[in-house]
Amino acid sequence: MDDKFLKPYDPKAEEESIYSYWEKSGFLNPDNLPARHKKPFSIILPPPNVTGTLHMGHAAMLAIEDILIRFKRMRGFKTLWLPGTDHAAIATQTKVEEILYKKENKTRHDLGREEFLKQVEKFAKESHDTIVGQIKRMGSSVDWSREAYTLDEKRNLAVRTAFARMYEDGLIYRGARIVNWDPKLQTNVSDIEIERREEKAPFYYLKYGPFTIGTARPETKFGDKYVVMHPKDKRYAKWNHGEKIEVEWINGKITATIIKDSAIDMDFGTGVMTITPWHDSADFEIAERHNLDKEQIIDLKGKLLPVAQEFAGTHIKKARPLIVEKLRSKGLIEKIDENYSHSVAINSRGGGAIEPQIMLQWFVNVNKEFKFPHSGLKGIKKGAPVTLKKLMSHAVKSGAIKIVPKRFEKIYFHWINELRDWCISRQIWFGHRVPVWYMGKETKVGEKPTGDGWEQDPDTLDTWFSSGLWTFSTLGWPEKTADLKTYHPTDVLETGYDILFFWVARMILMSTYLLGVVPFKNVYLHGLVRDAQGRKMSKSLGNIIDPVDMAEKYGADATRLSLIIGTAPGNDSKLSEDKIRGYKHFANKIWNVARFVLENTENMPRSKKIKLNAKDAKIKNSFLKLLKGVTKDIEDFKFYLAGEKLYHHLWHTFADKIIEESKPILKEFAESVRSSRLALLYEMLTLDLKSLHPFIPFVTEAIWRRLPREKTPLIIEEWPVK
RNA sequence: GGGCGGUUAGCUCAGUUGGUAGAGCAACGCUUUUACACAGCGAAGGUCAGAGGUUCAAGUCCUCUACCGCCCACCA
Repeated sequence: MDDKFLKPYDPKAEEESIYSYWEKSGFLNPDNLPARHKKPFSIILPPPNVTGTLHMGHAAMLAIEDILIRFKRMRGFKTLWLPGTDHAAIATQTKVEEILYKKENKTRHDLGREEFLKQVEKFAKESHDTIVGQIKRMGSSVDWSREAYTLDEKRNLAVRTAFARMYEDGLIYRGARIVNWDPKLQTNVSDIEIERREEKAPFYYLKYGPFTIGTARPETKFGDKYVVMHPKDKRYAKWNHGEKIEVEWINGKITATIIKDSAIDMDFGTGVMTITPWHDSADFEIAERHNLDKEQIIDLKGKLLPVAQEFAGTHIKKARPLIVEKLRSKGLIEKIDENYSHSVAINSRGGGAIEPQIMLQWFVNVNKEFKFPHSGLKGIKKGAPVTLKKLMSHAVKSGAIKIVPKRFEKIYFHWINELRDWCISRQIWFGHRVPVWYMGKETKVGEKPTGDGWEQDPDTLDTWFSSGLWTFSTLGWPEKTADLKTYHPTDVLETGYDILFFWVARMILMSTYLLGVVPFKNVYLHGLVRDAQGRKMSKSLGNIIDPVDMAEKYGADATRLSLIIGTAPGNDSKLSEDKIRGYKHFANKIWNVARFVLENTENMPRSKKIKLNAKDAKIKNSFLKLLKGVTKDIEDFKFYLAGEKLYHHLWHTFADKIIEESKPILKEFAESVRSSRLALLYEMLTLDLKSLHPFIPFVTEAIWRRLPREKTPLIIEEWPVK
């Protein structure tokens, strides 16, 4: 027996060498697996953003996926887990801009596009290397030979190809539409990137000719020349749609037009409002319906334009009190409600308050009907009329994709129903440049045209556009590769519920549209990992528990187990250092169980197979029965249950009962009873190691390597039950 | 405004199709018996948020209420 067993298990001394043992074995690459591994099983790793380091959420994701992968590998599947990283356009760019500003007091404009991008790429490369190290540290059995990056050559080609196809089918269009402009980050963002915050703000009742209108934003009201009311509002029945009136307004007399529109809520304020179509999406839609003029009031920096006359050039924040003062002096303020509260739109990507603007941008049309060009999607025939929206909901409704936990299916459908066109262009520099070239009135889409004089669109694509292609761009699409044929659709997508709309939905859109198949058969959603008090982990709270720190202190196995047991799919979980420490004890327990078994079985004959007596066979069978349940639990994505059962069995059945009961047997009983018992102990140990391997791969492999009878690495051992 | 969760032992959470309430951790008592004190043995701990209903039987199904949390929304 190895002397190491005489001391407590030291994860730090084992884990690194065991990971390189797996790497060297070649078995992380499915091409190298033994012949019994025929049926493919694939998971594409949700690519971490190259914005720094991995957090506990990533560690949870890696743990869950590694359990599935190791389980399937042991069950004889040709198992592929493909890793990669995401350039995360806006997040990474913002991060580098922050660093640049802090260190050198410079903005990206001081450096220029080319030089700035060099710096971002350098940062991304460093993050990437850190992340790769962290993924390995957690014991993730990914196939590094297939590693991908959303911004590498192959993925670039996939992005250009996808864009061009969608453009040709009329599903991508360029249009002047109202978008969510962030004056702070100087880019627009899509609807789902917006967060809303409750804010208390004074609500002004202003005299607008014969009407009283309500507004929380008097600084936008200069150009308001349409006054809108509900067509059925009796209070305003005497006014007719289209009627013109003269009103005294902020900067003098203007001609206002009466508009009747049922979007008006008669119960809100006075039931009358004026509209600012350039800076409010609801107003924009009213203006579109009635073909009204739209005028820009605020520029992209947040300053008032000449329409504001004396206030032109003033930032809206500074202008508001001045404008209110002017309104007051003109007697146009009827009253002010100081207790008004409404929600303000904020750019969730670390940006500022959203100031809607009408801009020429690229959109994905989710409602346009087109003929489905594929035949691989159950329930939709080739040539049938579909929309992207329909494809997205059909994939889940038809059962082709199952979401765990199921309640998220409802949430998904709800979201699809409300879905509007997806704005995919951004005014940032880091990312996939929009693959469109202009020369005069000519436009080319897809690949760079030959010849001089072509100008590429300056914008970049929403980072989720390339992530949407991830399940198949990583497998070589648009080339018709063997990998694509073998591993797509993938089996499971495991990710956080917080990116169900951002990512999962977009992957379904892209895969069904471009390939005519679902991107994955199952979606498993995990929750947020919170601190012991249930708060989000954040730098500012100082409550971050770092997965690598924990792996160093208690071992990667303990860290993994702490993220699995006691957590249900789709639910947030609470994590404390104590919990992780507890599972370190568990790793030590197995270690000592192994020591006991090895000490006693050392002299057992190695070649001959010993038949178990009836009592011992019964013990073994009841464990096999438990393992059947565990197998089903894993198949059903109930990892917490499987982990707990195995934990309980090893500790309270094998160690506390079977081993304790074996001590007198080994001392006093007849030779035949003793040899059967020894064989049982050894078999139970190997069964425990095999079944626990997906959960705590390091310590199980560390013990396995020291078993005198076992030669194959545990990572490709056969799972003990069918 | 719409939707979705949660409320079970001190803490964290399980509880599958209704059938005598479970685990881990913590706390308590005893035990250093050569696998392990990162341990063992033992005991303790719960009107399953509240009210009503269905049922022979409800933590589990239905209705309502309270509190906590999340998501969505064009509250001018």
